[in-house]
Amino acid sequence: MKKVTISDIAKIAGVSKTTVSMVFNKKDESISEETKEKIYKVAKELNYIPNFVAKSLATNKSFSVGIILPDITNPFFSEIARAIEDEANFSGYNVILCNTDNSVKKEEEYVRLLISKQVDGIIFIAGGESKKSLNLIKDNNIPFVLVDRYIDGFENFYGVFCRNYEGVAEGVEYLLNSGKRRIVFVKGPHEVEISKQRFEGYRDTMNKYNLYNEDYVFESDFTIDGGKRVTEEFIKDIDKFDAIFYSNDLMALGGIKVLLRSGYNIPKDVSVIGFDNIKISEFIEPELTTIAQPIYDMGKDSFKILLSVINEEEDIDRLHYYTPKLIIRGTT
Amino acid sequence: MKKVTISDIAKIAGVSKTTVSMVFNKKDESISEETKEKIYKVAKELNYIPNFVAKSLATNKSFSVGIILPDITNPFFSEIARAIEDEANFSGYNVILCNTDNSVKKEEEYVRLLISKQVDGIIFIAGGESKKSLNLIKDNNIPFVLVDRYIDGFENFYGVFCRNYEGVAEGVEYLLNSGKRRIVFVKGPHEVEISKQRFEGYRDTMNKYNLYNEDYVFESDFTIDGGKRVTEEFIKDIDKFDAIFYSNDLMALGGIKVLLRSGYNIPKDVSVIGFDNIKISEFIEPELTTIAQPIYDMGKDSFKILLSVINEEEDIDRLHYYTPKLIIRGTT
DNA sequence: CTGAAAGCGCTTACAG
DNA sequence: CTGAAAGCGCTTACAG
Repeated sequence: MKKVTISDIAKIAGVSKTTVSMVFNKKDESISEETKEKIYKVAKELNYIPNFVAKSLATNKSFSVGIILPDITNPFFSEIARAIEDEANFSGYNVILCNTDNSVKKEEEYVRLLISKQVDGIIFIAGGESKKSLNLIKDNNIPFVLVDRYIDGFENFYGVFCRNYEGVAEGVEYLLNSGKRRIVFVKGPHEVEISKQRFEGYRDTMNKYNLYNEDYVFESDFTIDGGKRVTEEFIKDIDKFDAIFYSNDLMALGGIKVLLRSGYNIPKDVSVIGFDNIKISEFIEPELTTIAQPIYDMGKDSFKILLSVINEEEDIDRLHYYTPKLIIRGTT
Repeated sequence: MKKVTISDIAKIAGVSKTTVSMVFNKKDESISEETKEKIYKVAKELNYIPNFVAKSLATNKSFSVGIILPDITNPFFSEIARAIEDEANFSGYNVILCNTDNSVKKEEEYVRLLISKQVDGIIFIAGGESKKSLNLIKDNNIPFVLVDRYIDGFENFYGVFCRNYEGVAEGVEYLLNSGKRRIVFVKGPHEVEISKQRFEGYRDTMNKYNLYNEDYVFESDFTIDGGKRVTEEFIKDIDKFDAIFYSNDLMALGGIKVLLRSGYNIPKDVSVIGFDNIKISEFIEPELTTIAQPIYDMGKDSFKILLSVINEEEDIDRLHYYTPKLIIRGTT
């Protein structure tokens, strides 16, 4: 029951470890067909499974990457993670999953762990002001790519982002064109960069038409519950509004729930618009109008970029920006 | 910029590698305070980060586990995965994520990969008749625990399951007590063991009251889309039904969508009941009545069990069965 | 066409 | 109280 190693194969096949290793690594141009066949035969007989840990130590390559994200339970992140894992697997890489709950402390712990495990790269979806973690990664020369949320001071590293400002602006224009004037905006948590960008898209567009009113702006978490709570609050505070722009779909879901319960008709009494286009948004009734990010593609590309950095390819585009697009559905 | 190793520390601190290793591994009862302090000081100065790959090779422990599941994008699995990762992280383990899309072939590839990477254990949510993969794991002496779906021939290994039969039976009894008679049942894919169990809970309960009618039974995938498609089908085929039992929540979501679109009032015209109690089920309108599994706990326990197997503890309960419970909400 | 030897960064009996 | 040496399972210049 002992694990079979390259030495066992070498011994039985009557060759050296070097030869066996060469064969398994396809550096076998100079090795006779006969020897090769013998080695493969013995390997099969013994059910040989190579030890990647030993290989990693010898080659300094682990074929593992880490993915650091706030919470895999959030459909936006699970879709990104799925895309990353698909692409990684396709390229022979494994993915180590790390949930941070937006805690900078947890991020740092995971970074240390991932470095210890000698990952070849890290995909990082920041939960806040994650500079310390990123510096750790950088100082250890680990390739990384930022996804979705960027971090001050790391604008010039690799990243995959969405034009949040433009996305929200487009949504607001659309609402205005539909005759809405009193548009509530629910911001995400202020520690996160994208919250700011999305808010500014709203503020500037409203200002353009002299309609901006600070009293219509609220802040909450990027969760269903966050959307519920904030909506419960503001529907008793402000007397009139004809549309609500939530900074992400999850919030919008929670908000819609509260609105329906409170007797609002959507979209007759109030229009609702979200951001992300997570899958569930088209399965609720009414279907959610939203600003769609190409979530799966963003995940996929983030791994592709990481891979080019790992492979030290030249002329890699450092920053990928996606333009989200408005998808009009039942809530507006 | 070269990586700093234990040898560097030893050299600078003027001690041997052995001593340094001892100190970092807390096998330091016999080492003088002075030496210890010196070593820690040097380690800090050099920003030493240990190399777990080397450690793994030496100790034959990787502190990584693999989690094999159909699709992380499915809220049921992402919640389980989250629980596992939380618990794993708490115990100093990392989690390698593997999406199989229910493909037995992908499962086997991942198993091989995980063995190569020397994982200490595997949590396996089977996508079908996964015997070959499980035998591979078993033959390589890797601890594993089955979650949610069990596999013929592996009943006596470690596992965390739900009493599917009883759960559905409870739901059906409840529908019958509410005066429903024509209860449609939507099965999951027949390759999956839990599909059968859930169906039998329905069939036997209906039979008990002489109400079982094969024409009311359909089969589809465990997805939103599966629920949509099957519902579109049967609402034109059967003329009268007063309740629908979907084998999971995702299907129910898709079904509800179609029903609402087709003008049915839920629950007035038709009651709907699901299975799982994924988070979203209480955020739709009307809220979904469902048979709740303790998803997070199941994930958590699966890792705990795995850990006891890894640590070769004695008297581990091999099989954990959870009794799901009916949660009555708006769709009934 | 193939092999001996050193090395990757750790741990761990064993010795003193 | 501490260290020299062997070993974990691979790879890889180098030599022949």
